[in-house]
Amino acid sequence: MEEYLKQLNESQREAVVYTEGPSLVIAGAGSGKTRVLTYKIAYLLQQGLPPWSILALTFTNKAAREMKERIATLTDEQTARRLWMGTFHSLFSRILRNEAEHIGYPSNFTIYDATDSKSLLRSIMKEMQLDDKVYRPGMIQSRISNAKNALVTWKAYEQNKELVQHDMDSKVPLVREIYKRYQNRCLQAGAMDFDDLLLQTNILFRDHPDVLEKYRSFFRFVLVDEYQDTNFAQHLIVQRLCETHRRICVVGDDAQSIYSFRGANIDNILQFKNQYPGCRIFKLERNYRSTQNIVNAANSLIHKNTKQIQKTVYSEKEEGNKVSVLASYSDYEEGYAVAGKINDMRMRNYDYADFAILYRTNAQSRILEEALRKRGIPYKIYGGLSFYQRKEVKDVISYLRLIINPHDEEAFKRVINYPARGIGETTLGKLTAAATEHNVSLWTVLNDPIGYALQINSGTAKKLGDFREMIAGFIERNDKLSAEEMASAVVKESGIVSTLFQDRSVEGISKQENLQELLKGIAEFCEIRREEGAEHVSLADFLSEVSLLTDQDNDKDEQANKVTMMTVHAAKGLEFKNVFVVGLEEDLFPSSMSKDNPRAVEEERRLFYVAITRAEENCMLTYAKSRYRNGQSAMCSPSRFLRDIDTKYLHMPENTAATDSSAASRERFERPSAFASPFQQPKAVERETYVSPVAQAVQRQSRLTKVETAAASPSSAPASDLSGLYVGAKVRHDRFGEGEVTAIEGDGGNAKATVAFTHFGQKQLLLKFARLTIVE
DNA sequence: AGCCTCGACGCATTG
DNA sequence: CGTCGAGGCT
Repeated sequence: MEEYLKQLNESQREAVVYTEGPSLVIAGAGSGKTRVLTYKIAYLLQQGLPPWSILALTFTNKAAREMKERIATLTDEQTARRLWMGTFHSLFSRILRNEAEHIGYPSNFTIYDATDSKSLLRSIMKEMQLDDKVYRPGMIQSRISNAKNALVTWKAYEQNKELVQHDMDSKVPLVREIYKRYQNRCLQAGAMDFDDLLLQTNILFRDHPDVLEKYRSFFRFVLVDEYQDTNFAQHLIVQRLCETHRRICVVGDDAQSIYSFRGANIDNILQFKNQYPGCRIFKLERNYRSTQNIVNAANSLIHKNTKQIQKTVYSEKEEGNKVSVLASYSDYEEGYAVAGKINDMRMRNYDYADFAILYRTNAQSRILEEALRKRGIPYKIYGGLSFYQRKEVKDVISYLRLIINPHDEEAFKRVINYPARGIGETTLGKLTAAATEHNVSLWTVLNDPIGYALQINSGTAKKLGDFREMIAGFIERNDKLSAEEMASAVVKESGIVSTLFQDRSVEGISKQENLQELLKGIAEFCEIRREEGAEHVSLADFLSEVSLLTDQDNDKDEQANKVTMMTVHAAKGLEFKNVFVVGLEEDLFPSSMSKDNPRAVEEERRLFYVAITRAEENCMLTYAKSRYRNGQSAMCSPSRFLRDIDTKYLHMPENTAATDSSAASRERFERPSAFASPFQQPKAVERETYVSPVAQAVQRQSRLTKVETAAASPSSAPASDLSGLYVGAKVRHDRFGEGEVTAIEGDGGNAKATVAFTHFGQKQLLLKFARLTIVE
């Protein structure tokens, strides 16, 4: 340990060895925060604390995993594994499962993701016959989420005059009723959403002092990473756990607080020293990551904010290059500029993996992607649809969820007719109605259709019975089988495999691959658990983890040599030699949502600070003078944040419009092309000529796909007498009248004919359906 | 029952 | 310009 301590600088070491009382570690960007946390934990272990008595809360699974790995190298794997280290959500869901009986939930409760809860809200609003244009699901969802993060239960909501009044004013007076029903239905289904995990933990601790006391004495030291990003619910959990022993250490950087939209409250960190009188404050101010110019530029930016803990981040690395600003005429040119710059810099001994392109919104990735592809630059995009959100994956997971908790309403609705088994909307409607009426789950109704007086014919009853049998059979076998055996039984016996494998289209193949990937993932999970000494790895074990995973947690080709593209939010905690921050324009960065709210602008500024401080050697900021938004190009002006940076750390080869609006400088951004007449929109022309080859390629590909689908699909439809159909034949259609066949593709059930109708133009018709008669 | 087209709406950011 | 949901068509 003495050896380890030597590897720390003075302030780091002080933060590590102080363990007597509460402490706050203000960790500037790149100041070795993770190092302090890991060494501190190692130090605590060495002082004799058993690993399971240390609670270390992080913000992402990834952070937890990396820290565990580092601690494992400092101590040993066994020890590292026994630490209570993970995200708030994953650790407290574990505790909630243990203590579920106290709060009226089953210990095998399902965790609804955002999609599940939105879908539940939709059905509730439908039942209440509310207009989803007035009651927008997303808006309702965020209202409920905010309430929960502030620990306002539905009962408290109902009684809160302010909230109710606010809903009246916004013309959505029934939010409280929706909230109530939503919570009721979740309980009915044995489900918690993400916010519940924190809310219910608080309820548990509030109402069961004995339980709280148990965990208080169990966790003898509590550490929290990224404390600036905690919301009220998280803050209170931590406070409850530490109130008596006050052995707590929180680490964070107020300058990097960027999650207020999900309830994070920067005051938690700003007020920490008042919450815990006598608390020691350690400041880590030496930045080991970036060159002086980058650090200084970032400092000059963040000093424009009013609310912050005073600190002076400095770098003792070389001065380095100045932060450069690049202006482009359009968003698409911006992409090209970035791609070009990457290629240039690659000549100077950089790998692709040394670059990151950071943007404010995911929507910006597309155009950049196109530019990189055109230049043959390999890239990897983080974010977007996560693996577990894909339909084919979620369908399988829904089966698994149903096996663990058959009352899970959202899972039930997803799979009752997948693969298609003739249980349609009408039947589901009857089930739901009965369930709502008797205040029971869909599964309960399904188990006693007669008792609940379901008005269905015998055919439907049989189908429902078969489905029930299947699920019940799975449930029965689940005791004996492992997660992977169960999963493979499910995909086979439910008919998912046979359904999916009939589809030979490109999309179909990719779905099959995803399914294989999922099964492989489950097998790996079992494998790891067994290596850790588990005898039986159950489906429940797997599910309780998977719902809290995100796509960031399974990056496969991490070591592949590719440019990284992600949002600034996603980049927090990472570092790259060279960083491009793109789209530095008003209404984009800072976002248009924040412009009227000074607090929000400050948060955007912190976000920009995070972006800049990801860079080790070179940081390049770009903006475009026009950008496609909502389908049309709009002019934009450079971000105010560019002016916040002290110009002595900036390099502006373009003598940019950010500071100079003279005609001479403006001219430079004007397109110098032959098209550029003041009367036309040069960009549009350019766009068209440029985009079309790509568009053509895409079209070509999708055409191919379609043909392939048609040709390769096995046919089950009986061959009709349309076998006599030929190109050039004259045909008649009930609705479109007469026409001439110009093409036929595919055969059997998927055969398609293109017919040029005399009055209706060209149509593609699926022969299976279109009742064509040959005229001659 | 499933596919496709049309129209509305929105651009945050995440566990 | 996307995507996503609703509704229409076969």
